[in-house]
Amino acid sequence: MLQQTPVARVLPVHQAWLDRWPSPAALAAEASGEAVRAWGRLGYPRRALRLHAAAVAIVADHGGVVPDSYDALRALPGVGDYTAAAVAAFAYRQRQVVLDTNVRRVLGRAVSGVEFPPRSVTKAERAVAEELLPADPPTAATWSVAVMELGALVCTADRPRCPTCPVVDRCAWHTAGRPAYDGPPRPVQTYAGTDRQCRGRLLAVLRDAPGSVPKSRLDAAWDIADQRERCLASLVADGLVVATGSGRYSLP
DNA sequence: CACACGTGGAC
DNA sequence: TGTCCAAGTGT
Repeated sequence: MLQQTPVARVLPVHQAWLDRWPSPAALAAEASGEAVRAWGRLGYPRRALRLHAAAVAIVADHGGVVPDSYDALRALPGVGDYTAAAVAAFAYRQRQVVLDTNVRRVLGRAVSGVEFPPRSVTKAERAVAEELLPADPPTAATWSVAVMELGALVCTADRPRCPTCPVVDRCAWHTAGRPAYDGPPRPVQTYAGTDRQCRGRLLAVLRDAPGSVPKSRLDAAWDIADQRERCLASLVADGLVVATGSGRYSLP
């Protein structure tokens, strides 16, 4: 849920989710559409589908227990490099290089002296993170969560709280006078009128309906017919929507 | 490697 | 008001 979504927005959904599905087996026993519905408006609903698929895989391949090896975690749907490392480190106290946007920003500033890290993870970043990671596994795990929290709470993207930072005296960026970011501009992420917005509107209709809906309900949710049809087809292809016959649609 | 993929709060 | 973007992943 936290992949590209602010913590504050995740918290209530996360709590309700665990109340309803306290184990991978509980989630795996549900229809995937229920996961999409419970996902609500967190965004990127394919994550809900992947989380459900991960629960199914955990039951099928790991006896219902979230695996503890990086490789097994990494093989689960929706679990990439960051999430596999984070679960192995935070849940199982392993020594893993956890490189999320917070850690990258902290190391970028403290070590490299730049306000923001590169667009994508570089080998140099990974080398710096590995170099700093303590050798002892549980100590490394604590280090990882600490650096991440430092980025989330103190070394924030905007308005960093340098006066309260425990490593301000050793921060290359602060020492250099907090120079402004001068790298390439980040591409603007348009949204209004995109397929993304159209898909979101269509899925919202199905999420808020108890069962299936006639296609006329979807037609009413987006004006541009060809875009609407393309998006509906892509939602079906993604497994987020199913055609139930007689021109009706529902969550899977 | 670039791009698609949702959403809503902050300024 | 429009712009930015937040504990990334898959293709």
